[in-house]
Amino acid sequence: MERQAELLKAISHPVRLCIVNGLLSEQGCNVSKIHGCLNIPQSTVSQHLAKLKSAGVVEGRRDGVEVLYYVVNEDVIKVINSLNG
Amino acid sequence: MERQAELLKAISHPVRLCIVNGLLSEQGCNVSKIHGCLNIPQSTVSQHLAKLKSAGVVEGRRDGVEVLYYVVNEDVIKVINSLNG
DNA sequence: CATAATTATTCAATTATCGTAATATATAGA
DNA sequence: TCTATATATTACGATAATTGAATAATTATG
Repeated sequence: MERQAELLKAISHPVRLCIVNGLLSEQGCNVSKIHGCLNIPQSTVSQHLAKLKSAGVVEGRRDGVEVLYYVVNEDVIKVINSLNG
Repeated sequence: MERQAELLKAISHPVRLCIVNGLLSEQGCNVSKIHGCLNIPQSTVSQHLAKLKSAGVVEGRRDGVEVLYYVVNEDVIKVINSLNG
């Protein structure tokens, strides 16, 4: 239950929820793209991604200069789907 | 999306998630019962309930001296079910 | 090696959240 | 009205979250 609360907390911020939604609709998004989409500073995006990562919501794979992020948590996917479907 | 984030935030606290789970498994719970179950101060319970209420997650109906709380938000129910089912 | 592009980290300031104690309010019954 | 029970509100200190600017780190390329 603590674990579930932690997961929900990680995605209960407008920017992070938006990021996760975006990552789900377009697998493997890099930071610049998110930065461009949301029109917020790059460091802010990186910090939100770091939070999602430390909560186990996303993982990043480096591809050259870029880092592609993916949603890796099944519970989060379920939650997002239950809200959108 | 802001709205969804607000809902998620409301239930992304261990105590509040526990309260909501409890309210779903036993419709119409009063504050004392929650207070007794969770073993935390009554004012803390009331404050968490107030937060859930202001986020539109629960509603309370007074029955004499007691106030019975119910989960009234469909999205929240979906989210909880997706996590537990 | 120098540079450009991408991403991560650090820092400081502001704001929000949490928990608890104390107090207030509301209701029922003697 | 007085009292007891149940719930709500307030106040406050401690801790955590958020943001943007500046800077650092990483990688590819000339």
